[in-house]
Amino acid sequence: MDRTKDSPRARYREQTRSEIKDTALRQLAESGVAALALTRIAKEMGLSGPALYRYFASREDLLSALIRDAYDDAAAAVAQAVAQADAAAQGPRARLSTLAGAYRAWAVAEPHRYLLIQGAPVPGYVAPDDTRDRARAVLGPFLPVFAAGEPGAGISGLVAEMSAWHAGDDAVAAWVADYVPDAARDSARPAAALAGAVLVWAQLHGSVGLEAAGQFAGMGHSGGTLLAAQLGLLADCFALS
Amino acid sequence: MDRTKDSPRARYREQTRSEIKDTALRQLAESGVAALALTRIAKEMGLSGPALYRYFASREDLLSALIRDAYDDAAAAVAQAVAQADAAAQGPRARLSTLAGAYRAWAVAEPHRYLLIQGAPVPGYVAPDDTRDRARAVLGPFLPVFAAGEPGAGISGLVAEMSAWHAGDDAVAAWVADYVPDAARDSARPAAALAGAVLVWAQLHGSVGLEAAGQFAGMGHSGGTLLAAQLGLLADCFALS
DNA sequence: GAGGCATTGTGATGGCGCGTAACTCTGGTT
DNA sequence: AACCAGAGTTACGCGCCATCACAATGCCTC
Repeated sequence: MDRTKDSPRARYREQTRSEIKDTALRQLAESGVAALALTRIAKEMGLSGPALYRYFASREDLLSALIRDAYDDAAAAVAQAVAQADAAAQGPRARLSTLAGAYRAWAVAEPHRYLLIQGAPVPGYVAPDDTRDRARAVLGPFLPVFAAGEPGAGISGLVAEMSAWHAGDDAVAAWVADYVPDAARDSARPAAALAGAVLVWAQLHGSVGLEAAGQFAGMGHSGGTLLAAQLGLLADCFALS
Repeated sequence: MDRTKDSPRARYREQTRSEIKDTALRQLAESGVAALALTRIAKEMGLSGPALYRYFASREDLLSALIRDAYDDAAAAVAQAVAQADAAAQGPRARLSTLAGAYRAWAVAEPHRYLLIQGAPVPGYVAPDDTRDRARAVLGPFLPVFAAGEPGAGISGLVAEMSAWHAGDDAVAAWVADYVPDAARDSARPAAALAGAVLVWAQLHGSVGLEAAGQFAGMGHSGGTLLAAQLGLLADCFALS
């Protein structure tokens, strides 16, 4: 009973789940999330419709799995950029560019998956803790970048809110502590780091989201230039070197 | 035949179309775009399903109408903010805040409609000219704000791209000329105005989009503070007074 | 003002997708 | 070797999109 995890049954099951997700991603890329249909996935795999329900409880369940994977993938892309930045001993400003560039590159390479995680949920939607944590894993590497900066006077209102948030939410404090180990040294560090992370999140969502959604088609600029411009503003505000 | 526009028939038709759209908006607000169903609208109105097809060719067609209305509404909200800023003789910086604030206020008041116009279209999507023009009507009022500023060195790359775009796309040139009549005076003005507009578009999409999608739920900041911080960066970059 | 006809609405129909239920069969488990 | 959990199948009900053929209403023209 302990070995169920490794049993042939379990292995086969996991492989089938994976194949289903692959097929789903293909349909997603080809026709968008609206066209993703369990029935069509089954047909494409040579199965009958209801068979898929052995692996995913519902269409919603499959989408959740795809969303989780997408977050993990995005986080991996950013994490790899961190390693790259470390290797090159980049300063905060260059590091910001490297991390954000990796995020954008991932999003542009797989726009449908990006839209999946930044898309519009149903009205009464609240992100499950699970998803919230994954999102924080993506943005975490940005925290130390801004912890090294000095937020300008123009964003003092945001910094104040971040400070209160950090003080009142243990999960957030733990998140910051995880990525900025020496944050406790100076009580202003966490607020600065959070303010930067939230700002860069909004910046990224702005330029990358528009680009992934195809809104720049036929326009006279590249998403990269726009993002670079935005990051420049942000880096200046934090006086990053 | 000439008077068909004002005939009783046409009036009744237009009223029914409007009622359908109202019902659709209610469903949209309650259950999200995915749950919007012609059948349910019909039932709610006391009609039979196929009757609606006399008024909208398809579900897609209805959605397009809603999207057009939403753009027009957003544009009207910004336009009204312009009048307000004019009345108060606001300078560029305060004007930017007023316009962006109006945009955000509209989006937050009707998040489902905002998501409709900034949401993720299908992969092979290209915005119809019609929609493109309406989007430009929303952003147009921002053009003169930035035409009055001096773009900082950090965004010179973007400005250069905007300059080329302005030179190569007549529709864009006309758009700029429409909102910044004296742009022709100085050839650098259009590029600055466009760069500002694109940047503010991305900023707005970033902070307002996240807020409308409910991503800030449980987080320690308000969308207004975040937006204000972003606008501050932008205004500084353009040295707005 | 009377008939013609465009416009509006209806039920019937087909197709598709979600999700459930009852059943069969295979192969891992014991 | 026997058992049975799990994979897969067909059949089914439901809701929705969209089309068709047909009936009724009432505007518009003559």
